[in-house]
Amino acid sequence: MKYEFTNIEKKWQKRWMDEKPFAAVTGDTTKPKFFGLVEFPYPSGNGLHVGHARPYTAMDVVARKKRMDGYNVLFPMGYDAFGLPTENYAIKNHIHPAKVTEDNIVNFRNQLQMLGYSFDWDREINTTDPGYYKWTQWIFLQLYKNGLAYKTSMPVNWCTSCKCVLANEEVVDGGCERCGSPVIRKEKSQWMLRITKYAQRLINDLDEVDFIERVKTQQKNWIGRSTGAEVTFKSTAGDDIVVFTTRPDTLFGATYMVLSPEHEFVKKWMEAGLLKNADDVKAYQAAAAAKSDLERTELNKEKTGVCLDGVKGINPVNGKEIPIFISDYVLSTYGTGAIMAVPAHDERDWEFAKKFGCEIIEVVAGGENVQEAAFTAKDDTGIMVNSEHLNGLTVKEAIPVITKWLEEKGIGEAKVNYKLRDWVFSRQRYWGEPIPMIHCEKCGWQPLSEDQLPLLLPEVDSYEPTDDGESPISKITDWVNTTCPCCGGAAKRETDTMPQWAGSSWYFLRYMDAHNDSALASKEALDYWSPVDWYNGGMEHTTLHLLYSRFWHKFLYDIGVVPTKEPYAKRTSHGMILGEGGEKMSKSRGNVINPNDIVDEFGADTMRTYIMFIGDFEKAAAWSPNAVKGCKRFLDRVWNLCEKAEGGDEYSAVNESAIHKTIKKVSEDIEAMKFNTAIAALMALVNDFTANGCCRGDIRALLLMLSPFAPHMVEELWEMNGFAAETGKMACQQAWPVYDESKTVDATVEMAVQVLGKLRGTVMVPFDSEEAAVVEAALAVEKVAKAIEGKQIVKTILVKNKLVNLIVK
RNA sequence: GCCGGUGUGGUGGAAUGGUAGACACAGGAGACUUAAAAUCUCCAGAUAGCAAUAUCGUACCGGUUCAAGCCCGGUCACCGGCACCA
Repeated sequence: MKYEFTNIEKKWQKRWMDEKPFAAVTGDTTKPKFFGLVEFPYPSGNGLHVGHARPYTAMDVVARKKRMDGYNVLFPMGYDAFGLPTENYAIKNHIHPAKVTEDNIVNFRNQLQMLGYSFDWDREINTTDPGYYKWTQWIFLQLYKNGLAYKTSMPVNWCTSCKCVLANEEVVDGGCERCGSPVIRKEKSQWMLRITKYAQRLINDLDEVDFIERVKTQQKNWIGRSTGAEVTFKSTAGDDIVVFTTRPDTLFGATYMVLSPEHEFVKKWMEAGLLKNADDVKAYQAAAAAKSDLERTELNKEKTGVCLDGVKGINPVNGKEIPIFISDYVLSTYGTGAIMAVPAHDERDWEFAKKFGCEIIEVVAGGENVQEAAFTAKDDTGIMVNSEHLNGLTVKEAIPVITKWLEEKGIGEAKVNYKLRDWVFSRQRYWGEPIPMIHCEKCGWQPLSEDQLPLLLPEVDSYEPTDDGESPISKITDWVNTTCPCCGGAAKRETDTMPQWAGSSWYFLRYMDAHNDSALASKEALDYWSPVDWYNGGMEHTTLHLLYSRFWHKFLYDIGVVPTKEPYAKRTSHGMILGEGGEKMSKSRGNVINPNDIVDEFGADTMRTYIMFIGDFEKAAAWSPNAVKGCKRFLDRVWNLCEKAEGGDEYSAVNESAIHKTIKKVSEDIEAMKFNTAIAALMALVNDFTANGCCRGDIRALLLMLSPFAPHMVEELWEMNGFAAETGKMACQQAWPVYDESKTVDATVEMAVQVLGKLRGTVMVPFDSEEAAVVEAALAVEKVAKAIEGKQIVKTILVKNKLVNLIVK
């Protein structure tokens, strides 16, 4: 019989749908649970990409193996369907985004099913479903009620093309993450989430989870913790200027101060008429404000600034009057928006001081002449000088001393700062969750009563974003106008919607109990399934989705909704699939591989096997059409081999050892995400079977090990060979084969023989041979004998069953 | 600049400090075939040699070790992240 993959795949996909062997059972205490999670897709009009197939296939392989290992497995799928591309498509084609979403989901679902993933389809979710976003809105209300959501006017990142604000995380190289258009600053009133309150816990709890190291580092860097001190400098205007510094030890070298152009005191002093060069200052402020983020970073080569004429700062450690500048190299959003400048020991300050002729005083000795270059060493290499009571100490020693001194004098205190900023949570777009808040002139912002949830998105005629930066919903006056939940008077609804990251910040919880109307998930389901045991996804989500969802989860933990501090016990990440030449796949390059084409030509099992075989799962890999053929060839060989399997339900003697070794290798490799070598081991086993012949028992083991990778073909062969009839179950419902360690070793082993570390030959010896026996055998090898001719063996080194190294003189 | 990561045949890639190149792809030779495709068998790092074999080989320089692709120090290149964060 021929291997007709198309019919076979359809047949088994239908049986899986009908018989539901992959259903997860909440509360099953007879088995350990395993929750394997992959990032749900944004259902774009382009359909599923091979980039999706890699992580999905990988976790499917893991999930299938875990079921065979006896776990109660939750492996779900859904759609993260709110977002701009759908909305833009809707605008362009005059179709309701909900309709676009629905069509795209149908397409995605078909593609996912076509690849034979073992999802529990009864738990499918969709973030745009009111039954789902009801709970997204509910979480927002809890955040609000707990003081973690607030509305404030602030300069925000504004995408000039999307006409929408962006979170800091969504700005890439000064442009919009999605469309690349320039991002400018715009003063707008926005809903914010206080993620900064969780900064320290988001760092600390990384120690408790099994995340790959680069994810941890990247999150830590993003949160950007730095320790130092806040120090108060008096000014001649009478105001106390607080600065943050990581180097309080260099305080005696602070020869000027710099404020950000937006600093409140600049405005204040200007209004008080204290600044003699007010026009210059104003001009500088205006110029800084007009710069986009992109320009501000591009222009960072040359420092600019204006010295305030009329106000001076006073260095609290020596009482010296020092000049105050404004410059845009000081950011209003970090620290206190003001710095003390120590040009002798900071590159930026040094550069600025040189340009503006400020005094440079060395306070840490050990570098070159500080008039020539800043000396920035922060360790024991520098010794304090010109610093009164700090003199003679190393930098490391001086920091705690000066910090304590500042605290005693009441002019400063130890302080920790983070680069992380609060999460800008509103978007002026249509296709998102409405923010369930009502504004009343009398009562201010009021949360919508929870029994009013979900607050449905109203129907609008046009989804076009407005030029004034308001959401399209703002034009629906009969939706906007409502009554105040507090006083009952006339009030208006919030018209901004939530960012795309909202729905994905808690979706894994919904899988645990996808149809619950009275809670985001039942306590029973949450207790049983939490946490996610293994979450695999892209590195690009490390500082966005992954951080946001950890934040929400910690909050839900704090209010007693979820049972664990951290949502994900383990996080891994896959490499990108590149086009044929190793370039990124893109429409413009014309190198995009459509999974449908591969499935049509070679079958889903080949697609799955190839995408797992393509290379190291964690690294980027280039697509190769020829290598796909190789995997098809492999499956064909398995088919031909298994079709004619006969006799012997035990392992055949000739293959037994190889089978045990392969079970061990494949089992370990799947757990370690080394899918490529797992498949290589299966290929090698098939090569052995081809050479040695094989019996039914041999085939049985092969099929079980291959089943996570090529499930359709395996089910068909399982049935053809009568295993299904014998067990009454499909291959995917069988127990994973076990290996016997003692049978993974051979009676005789080949050992390498080295002379002075150089390979001179090999010998076959009984397993676990002693040194003397190995050496004797080694000496019988002609090349070895030649290599030691005329010399004496002074030492031998034996690595059991591996090699012997003869040291000669 | 800072933080991660990577560098191995013609190609994708294997190698708990222990026989470098598993497993594939592409290539070559052969078998089957009227022929092609498919399939099967064999060869295959480089250099020299008819060959046995020898020498050299994991980006580069050095070190540790009986033994280094792997560990240590330095250099270069590429990829990813962050970036005037005081």
